[in-house]
Amino acid sequence: MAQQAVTPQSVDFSKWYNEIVYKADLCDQSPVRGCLIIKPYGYELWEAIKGGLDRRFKATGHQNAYFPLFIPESFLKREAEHVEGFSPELAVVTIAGGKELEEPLVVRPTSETIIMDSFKNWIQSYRDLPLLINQWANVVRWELRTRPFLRTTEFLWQEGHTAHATAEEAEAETMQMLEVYADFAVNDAAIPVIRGRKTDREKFAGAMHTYTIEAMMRDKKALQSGTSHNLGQNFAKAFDIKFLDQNNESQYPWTTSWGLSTRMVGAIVMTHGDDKGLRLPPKVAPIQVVIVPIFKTDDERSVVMETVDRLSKELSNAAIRVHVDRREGQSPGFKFNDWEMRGVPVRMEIGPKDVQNGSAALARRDMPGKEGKQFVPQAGIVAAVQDLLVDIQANLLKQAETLREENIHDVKRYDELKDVIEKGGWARGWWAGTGDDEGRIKEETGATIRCIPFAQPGGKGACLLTGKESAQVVLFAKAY
RNA sequence: CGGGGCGUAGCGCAGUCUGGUAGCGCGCUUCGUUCGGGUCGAAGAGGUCGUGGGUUCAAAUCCCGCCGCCCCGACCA
Repeated sequence: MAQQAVTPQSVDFSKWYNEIVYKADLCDQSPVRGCLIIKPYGYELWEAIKGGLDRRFKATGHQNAYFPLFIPESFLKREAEHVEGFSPELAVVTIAGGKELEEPLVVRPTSETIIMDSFKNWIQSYRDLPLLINQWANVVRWELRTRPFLRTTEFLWQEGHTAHATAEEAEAETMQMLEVYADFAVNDAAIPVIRGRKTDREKFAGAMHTYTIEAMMRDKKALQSGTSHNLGQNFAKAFDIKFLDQNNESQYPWTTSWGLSTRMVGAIVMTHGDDKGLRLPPKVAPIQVVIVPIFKTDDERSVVMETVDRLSKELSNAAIRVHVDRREGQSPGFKFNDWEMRGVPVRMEIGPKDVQNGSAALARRDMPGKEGKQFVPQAGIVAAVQDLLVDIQANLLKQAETLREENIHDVKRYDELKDVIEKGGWARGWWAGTGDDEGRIKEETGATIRCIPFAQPGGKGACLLTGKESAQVVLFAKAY
């Protein structure tokens, strides 16, 4: 159960994060190095994320399927860049059933290869395209340094895999799914994101292009929150997937893949959380309204609970996720703090005075103390709560947008970039450097190019590092 | 993989230097009290001191090995 104070963000953000994920009851430490136990409250948050995404995937014509956890080692090796990118972090099964396996099995770090192997069988004709598949799964990447939700050895995600008849269609799919992620992030998770393309240095192993949504956490570091890859014909060729087009000519299809993981839970925590705990956007909050009953005597208890039960039912009938805190050992004050730690957007207090006055106290998590507390009539409680939830959702997004706008700075020269990065912020500037130049900047400042934003100012400018004329601006930031 | 730190009750720690029958705070259980912003009190439960060996009359404590975890650096959703 949540308890006591947490290290303030201003003192040590990293420590704040590490404490809060446990205190808010999202997760537990695992006996296995680098792995994470996701507790019911944290898993409900993930389920809300899943729900929001899955609905959007279906709406854009995708179907869910499931492929094996184990992948023959040889599959990984078929695409040169892919195997090079992943081999350092693979877990490999060499013994099973008490015997050494003839061919080792890799625990999937991602499923392109095993899915392409199926696509080879499923795709014969242009009539089989586009093929639009998604899977919800766990994957394993043997990470050296891990953090709850942000980077763990095993994590949950979805991975979409599609195949198309033309390069244009594949590119459109890649962009569409990035837009789906952005729409979810902004409208459900209340996380403003910047859409853009990764540089070659940062792109997915085996991809032609990688697109990303980048979000700013409250410590001003960047978090890649979802990615979408245009794989070109790389995997189709490596797996010999071919189809006959309308002219009866054999063609390689164009494939894409896109993923979003439990890292999104960390993104929500770090985008909205404050020193009192989580602040969950209503659309993804497992509990949207918690009711804390207040009474002294048994007589008071029975009338208070009667009102509590009635209001609770009204709210849940209106599809509001409501929870009544019936615990008896704890004082109301304790419960207030406890639910604030868990980030419940709205707290309703019902006491003897409310029973008498036909009122209810509503406190909103996004505004501290008295400022966020109001008394409303019990009649019309559903509408009042609904309005409040909408307002909180919008306010969290606005606060995150404000923070981000205040901390993105345009820079013209390298020393300006260094200054911005050192103070904590994102640096945006013209760029014509090479991959090696990026590497040098990372070494010297810790910052990397997060993306080449789709939203470009237009025109041309002098590269902040080389001075060469460039037509694109990029975003530099320290990242998780 | 390199550098540093730590393994003692569910959690956080003291005890280790100087060997002598294991302690504190929080949490937990029961009872009472309190209840509109983290109530208070009483009585309880709970530990192979990470692990294997060695020294000793006696080891959480000294010696050797092993395992695990955390932090800091190079790689990553």
